[in-house]
Amino acid sequence: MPRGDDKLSGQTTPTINDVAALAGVSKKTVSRFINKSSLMSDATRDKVSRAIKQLGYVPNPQARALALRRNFMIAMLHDNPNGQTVLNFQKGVLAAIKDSELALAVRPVDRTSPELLVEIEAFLSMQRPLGVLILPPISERDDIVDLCKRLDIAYMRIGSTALDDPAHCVASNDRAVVHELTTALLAKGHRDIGFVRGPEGFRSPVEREAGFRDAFADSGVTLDESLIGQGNYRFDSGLEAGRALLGRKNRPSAIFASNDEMASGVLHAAYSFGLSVPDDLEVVGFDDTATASHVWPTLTTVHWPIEEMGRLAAMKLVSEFLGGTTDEFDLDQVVVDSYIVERASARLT
Amino acid sequence: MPRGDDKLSGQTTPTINDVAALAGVSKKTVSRFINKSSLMSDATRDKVSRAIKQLGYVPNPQARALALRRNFMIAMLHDNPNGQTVLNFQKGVLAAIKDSELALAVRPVDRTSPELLVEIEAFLSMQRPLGVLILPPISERDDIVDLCKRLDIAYMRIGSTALDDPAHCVASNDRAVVHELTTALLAKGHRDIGFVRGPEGFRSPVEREAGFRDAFADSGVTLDESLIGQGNYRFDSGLEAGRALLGRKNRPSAIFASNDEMASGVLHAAYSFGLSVPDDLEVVGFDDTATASHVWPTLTTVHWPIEEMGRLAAMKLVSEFLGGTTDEFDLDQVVVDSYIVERASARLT
DNA sequence: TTGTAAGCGTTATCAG
DNA sequence: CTGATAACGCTTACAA
Repeated sequence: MPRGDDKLSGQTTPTINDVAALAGVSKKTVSRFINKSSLMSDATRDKVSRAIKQLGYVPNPQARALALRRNFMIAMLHDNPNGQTVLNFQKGVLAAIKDSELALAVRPVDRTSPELLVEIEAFLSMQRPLGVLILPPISERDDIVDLCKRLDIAYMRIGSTALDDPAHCVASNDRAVVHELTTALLAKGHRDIGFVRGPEGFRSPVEREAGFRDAFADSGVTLDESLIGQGNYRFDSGLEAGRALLGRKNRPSAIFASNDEMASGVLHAAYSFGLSVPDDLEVVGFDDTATASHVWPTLTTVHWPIEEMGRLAAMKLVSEFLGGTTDEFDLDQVVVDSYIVERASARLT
Repeated sequence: MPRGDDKLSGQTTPTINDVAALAGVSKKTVSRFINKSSLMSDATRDKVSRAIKQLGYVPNPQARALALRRNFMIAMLHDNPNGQTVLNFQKGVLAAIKDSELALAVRPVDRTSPELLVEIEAFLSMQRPLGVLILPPISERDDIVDLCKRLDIAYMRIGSTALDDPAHCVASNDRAVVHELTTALLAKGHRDIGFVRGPEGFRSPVEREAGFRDAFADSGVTLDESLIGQGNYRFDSGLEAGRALLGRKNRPSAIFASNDEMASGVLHAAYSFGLSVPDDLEVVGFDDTATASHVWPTLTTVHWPIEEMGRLAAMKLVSEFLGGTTDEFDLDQVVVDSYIVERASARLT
């Protein structure tokens, strides 16, 4: 019983040998067809193609993996506190590889672990994925990227700004869109706008804050530094920063929280002060996760195109392995635009 | 250059042959050690173990996959509209396989697609995972399970009630805990309690509604059928059902929404009627997703132990491949208990 | 343009 | 209990 016989039906899964025999060519020729080699006569190509169709042959990824020293999967590496973000990104990636033979392996890591690099190396050299998608914030770490290079594994870094050359990153334009939203608040007449910053040590909080400051500078309005509070992207930190800002004598008339979860905390802070949103206070967030439309009032926020970024990143990463279908999109595209979503917590018009 | 030489360092990744040579045994013996065969003398076992440690040898999963016709990964099959649920489950699974050599492949499917089974078969026979974790609601489908059996792939069904024999399922006790929570509302004096049902055609909504009805029956209170509204587990349906219930002449004094997202919709409905929660209306949900603590007021709900279920399911699924570490938990455990989480939207004491 | 032979790194068979 | 030998299904030299 040499090959993968099907227990119940007695059918045998066709292998490259069966195809070769039926087409009357060598297995190497079939292999060439599978790998889309250009060195084939149209006649043979046709014969092989017909035989494959007739047998319903599907190349065995495990065998290819062994021969090619490369598994037919892509990996998602992340240490992201926000589940919704990871999930939305994952959705985009899966959409991109839906019709391919690729699998998606998800690998959460702990960025605070001293074993981080060792663990990632173990994972990568074990699974040997075709490529790795690295999510923020660990996408900012050069040591992880160096590891990928050393292991000769393709990688794609995701970030709030371009973190690498166009072949290796996908980014959103956080700074520009925060600038836009802040400018809209200023144009409405707000002068005392609070800002809740994200965690220190990462890039996206820096970008978002920079956009906020840019808007003040460009509008010629002086920014009151004491209205900038520190958060860490979690709900509780938004609640706390919101309480601090709203407890001041001259409380702000609007608060920009640099993500939705903190914005949701700010809403709770407003309630605890008996303030009505948006009448007494306008609140805006960033991300447009499910939270944004489930809080009361619904949150005016920035749609962070994380799903679309996942799709683009996966496309770029695997394009070389899927030759052909790459025409639909631009391999050099790096930035996926964010946009403002106006809901109830702040009216912009 | 026969083997996997490391480009930069010139080091060579050790293979089973290197181990065999160093230990002075045949590769088959090393293979026996790797596969934890009991047919080995302690002396050889020791020699091999030492050689492996010395070389830092790690078996190549691709080669094993080819020989064993089985990939070293487990797959998660789902068509779940709730991202948070999928993600929490995933967290549990990853915790279970964290220290193993296994990868987790995520596979969302479309249960409404006529190609569903074909697609799943293509995926499974391609990737040949060690096992499949099937999430609700598709875990209820026997055709998918039959497919797994035919392909000889281990499976584990997740559900709101035991869907299979103990070796093949993990379940929560939705009916019992809804009974408990409803009883608590009745004990507080509520008589007109609205209920927002989940989508038709699935098991968990049936279980949750049954628990609700049980409580009325056991408490000897007559249930007003017109207070039972239909939802579909989405926010909007909760909003709509909530509006319908609250627009009645004799509006309910409490509403049990069968998941948090719909409960959140009910809260919005209450606001739109100018009702204050929990003073004018008490609201409870089910799931205890992040939403529950981010809405205002925070939601009294049932903690659905989806993460723990993921952990248990993965443990049970892979226990046979990871011999040894299985002592810590009970392989026959099926039910993971849910429990009530009291927050602000309903006070139970 | 095509085919032959020799791997890829592991496990199964079956004899010792 | 151990080991030679032949798979597993595909790809990469290297010829032809």
